[in-house]
Amino acid sequence: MVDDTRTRLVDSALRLLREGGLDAVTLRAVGDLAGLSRTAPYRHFDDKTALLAALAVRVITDLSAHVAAATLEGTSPRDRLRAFYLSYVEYATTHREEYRLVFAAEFLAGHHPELETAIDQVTSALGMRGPWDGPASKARVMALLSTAHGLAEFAVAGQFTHKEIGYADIVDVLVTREGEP
Amino acid sequence: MVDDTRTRLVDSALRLLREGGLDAVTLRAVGDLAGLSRTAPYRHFDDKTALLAALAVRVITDLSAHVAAATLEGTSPRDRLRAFYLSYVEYATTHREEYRLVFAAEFLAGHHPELETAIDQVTSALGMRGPWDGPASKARVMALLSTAHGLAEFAVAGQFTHKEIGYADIVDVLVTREGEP
DNA sequence: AACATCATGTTGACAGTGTCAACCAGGTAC
DNA sequence: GTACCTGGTTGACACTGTCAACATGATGTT
Repeated sequence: MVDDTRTRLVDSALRLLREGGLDAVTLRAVGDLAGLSRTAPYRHFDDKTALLAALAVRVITDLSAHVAAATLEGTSPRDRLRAFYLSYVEYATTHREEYRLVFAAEFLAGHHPELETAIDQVTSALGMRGPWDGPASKARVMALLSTAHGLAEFAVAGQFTHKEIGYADIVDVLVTREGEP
Repeated sequence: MVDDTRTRLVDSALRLLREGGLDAVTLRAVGDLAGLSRTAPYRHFDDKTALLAALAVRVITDLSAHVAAATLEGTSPRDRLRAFYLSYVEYATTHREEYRLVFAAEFLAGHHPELETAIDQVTSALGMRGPWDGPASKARVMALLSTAHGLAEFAVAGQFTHKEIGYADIVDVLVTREGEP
């Protein structure tokens, strides 16, 4: 493999992120954990944010695979929708530091093809094919994704921990969409 | 006023945030802009995060006032819902650094009464009173808020800038909620 | 009136951090 | 055999959050 050390650097960064949060991901620590020196990351990434972007790509890939797999298990369309929401939030809350990184980093602004791959994966898992294609369907997918993301961030921020309602209640509201105010 | 300098420090922090992003908000710069010395903030805030939390409270208060006012202008319930979503996203995109701060800071984890005040304000602006009260209504409000937040963050991250769909299309989907996949 | 206390402010210092410049080894290309 | 690029190192720099020590004025107590 040509870029072995590059992936090893991302490995180290991921481990540091999981164990100590974003603050623990320092270039020196990353190099150290990879068995290299402090400035070694600079031979593989322009910047610290470039390293974090690579890390975010890995997280997104993992997230979309997890969500797509869980969504496929639903039998009815409504079941799949519920599985989509629940698995998304579940992933975010069990990988909270990683999930936070994805949206804290600037990388969402740049163009990353993995993002569209992830969206496609989830789209097909939801069964939105054929008649659902086209821009109208894209808007619907983005609506689902942003809803899931908002829910996940509220959950990660601990907004549902000591409240009388949990995110499962909210998923209920979202899935069985009865009248609005 | 007793705590004049305290609010002046938050003023300085807000201005720095607006002009240079979160990176520009350094304790030294805050003290400097307030006409004080570098460590002056430590006489009014335990921590840098404490200062940022105070700043986040101010942003949230402003955001909820803006959204509540815009929502009240809607005539029909569906109009109000659309106004809610649109004004929320509009505020986030026109104050992107401030909006980012609110969810980047750790302060959402702590208990801040202003948060519930803001939620109440938006709830009443949406006209969710009387029969809508109770935990079922709370879940519905949280569903609305997390959806708006997810949409706002996608918009702030620039996910809709060069795409064939904009966030207005997604609001359409959300407001006129027809069949799911 | 004299004294102690406290809130508010200052400067000095310290450990970390991202980043760059300079240098070094080894493999590849001509 | 020589030039050059890739991947790697150490040294240094400016900047940051934070703390300790010190100043100073107001406040309150006796």
